[in-house]
Amino acid sequence: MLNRVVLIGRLTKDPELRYTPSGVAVSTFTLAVDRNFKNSNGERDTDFIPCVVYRQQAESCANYLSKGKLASVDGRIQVRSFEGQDGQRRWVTEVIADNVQFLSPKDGGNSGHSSSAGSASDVGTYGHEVSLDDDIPF
Amino acid sequence: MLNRVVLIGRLTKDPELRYTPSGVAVSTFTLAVDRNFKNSNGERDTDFIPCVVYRQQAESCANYLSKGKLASVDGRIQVRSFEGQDGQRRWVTEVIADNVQFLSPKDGGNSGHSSSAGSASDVGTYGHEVSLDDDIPF
Amino acid sequence: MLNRVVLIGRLTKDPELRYTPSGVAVSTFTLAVDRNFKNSNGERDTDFIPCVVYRQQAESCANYLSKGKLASVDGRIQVRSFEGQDGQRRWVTEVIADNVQFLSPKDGGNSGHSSSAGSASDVGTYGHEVSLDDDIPF
Amino acid sequence: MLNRVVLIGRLTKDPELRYTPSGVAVSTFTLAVDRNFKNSNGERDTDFIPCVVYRQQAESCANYLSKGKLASVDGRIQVRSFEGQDGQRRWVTEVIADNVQFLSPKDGGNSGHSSSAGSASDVGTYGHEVSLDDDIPF
DNA sequence: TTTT
DNA sequence: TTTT
Repeated sequence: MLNRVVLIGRLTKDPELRYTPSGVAVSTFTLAVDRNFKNSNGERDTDFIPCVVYRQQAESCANYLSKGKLASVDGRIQVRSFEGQDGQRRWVTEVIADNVQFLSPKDGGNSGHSSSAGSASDVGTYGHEVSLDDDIPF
Repeated sequence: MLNRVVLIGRLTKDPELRYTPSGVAVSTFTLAVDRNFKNSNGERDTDFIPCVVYRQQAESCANYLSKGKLASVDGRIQVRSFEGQDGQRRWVTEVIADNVQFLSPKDGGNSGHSSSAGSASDVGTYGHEVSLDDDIPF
Repeated sequence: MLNRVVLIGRLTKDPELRYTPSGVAVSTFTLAVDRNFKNSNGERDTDFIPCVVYRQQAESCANYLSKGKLASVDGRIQVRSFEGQDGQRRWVTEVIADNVQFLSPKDGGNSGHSSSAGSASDVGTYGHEVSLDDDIPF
Repeated sequence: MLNRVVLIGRLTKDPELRYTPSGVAVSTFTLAVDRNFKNSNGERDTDFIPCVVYRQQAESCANYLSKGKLASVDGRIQVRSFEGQDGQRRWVTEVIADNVQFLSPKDGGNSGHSSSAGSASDVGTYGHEVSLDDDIPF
């Protein structure tokens, strides 16, 4: 079936980088995505959407993204259930990123020129490859 | 900013239809969306994703969708916060549909022919119009 | 950069299946996608959008899709330039599919029950893997 | 049916602004969208995708976008047929934008701070409203 | 007809 | 060159 998400927003904090027991890099961050219309009070609401990136792109995100930076995430919605501290079953919804793009110009020292945007998968060839031997929880 | 979602899945139950205090129709249902890959146990996991539709399309959904039917939802992710029964702040994530398509053939009596797919916005002209005078919570 | 397309429509003809010189399967078909609104004459226009699928999914499409069947395509827009018969440079725009879903129920003999929808990547594990050694033109 | 496109890329030239006979603003530009993987020569190909925006957003685009600027387009694929100069029927494929986002920081004089990204629909409330009385060719 |  |  089909499950596709595209977001553009700003990081609410620096990304967090962890590793799974088998050594796979996992980066998590929240995107603040402003709505394109105003609410009944004339304000523009914002959705705060948790995102998860794996492997090589996780490390690029940790290196090149930081609080306030603009990024796009192309991925899918994942709903995960977990045990709350009160023993109740609860759900988290996250966007699992296939591809992250860095949309803020790199702040090139104080000279300021050369401000191209980049990609979390620039280092490799194609960001979609999936190895099969590890403990990624999906 | 950008926030776009496209899902295809099956309804886990019949849609629920309510009305806001000012009389706007709201339909809610959950889509079961199978993942396109298998987990480490060789099974195909499923994401259960709550969806919300407003107005005319809400009524079409209530009329034409039911448990097990295949549908697509084109919309955006919305994260809403609410007070839990234990006084704790919690979050719900839903997909607010701009457009719902009915993908299961209409089961045309027992004759069985004429099985076209339909749309929640077939009744009107364009499903995107937004009236401004009411209490929709976004 | 980002380039994402999702379509749902009906095949205008049976898919065509070819092979590249190095033996990679390539399936092509056109999706008729009805617009969700009416034109100034009160008719619903249709966009006819050429789609291309590679590898294992190409063979599934050739096996399971046919004229009039409902399918979704998740992929990207590709613009290819070619020499016209009059020596002029011209452009073709196609959607290169990462994933194709079969949305028409399988017509199960004459008994008619068991009508689940399927996927062009059901055979394998994940439809995104890209081998590196061949002559796919992109 | 469903027809959704999301693109992020750079304008190859300044946008062009025209008006329909009935006075509706129409802006057109081409987005250069780099692919996320390299071709067999180790180069990153680019797709050049023509985009069309109507009404208020057309005027915002003409005011705030220019050659080389980064933008996202959320819309749908449209295939239009026309008579070639040799009398042959030919097709153009364009992306009709529902929403355009300006992703390059506004170059704020020479002081350089305050570099937020903006939207082609910032001026109004919601970029989707469709008036019904005019000659837009779709 | 192509952008960084 | 177009599908229900």
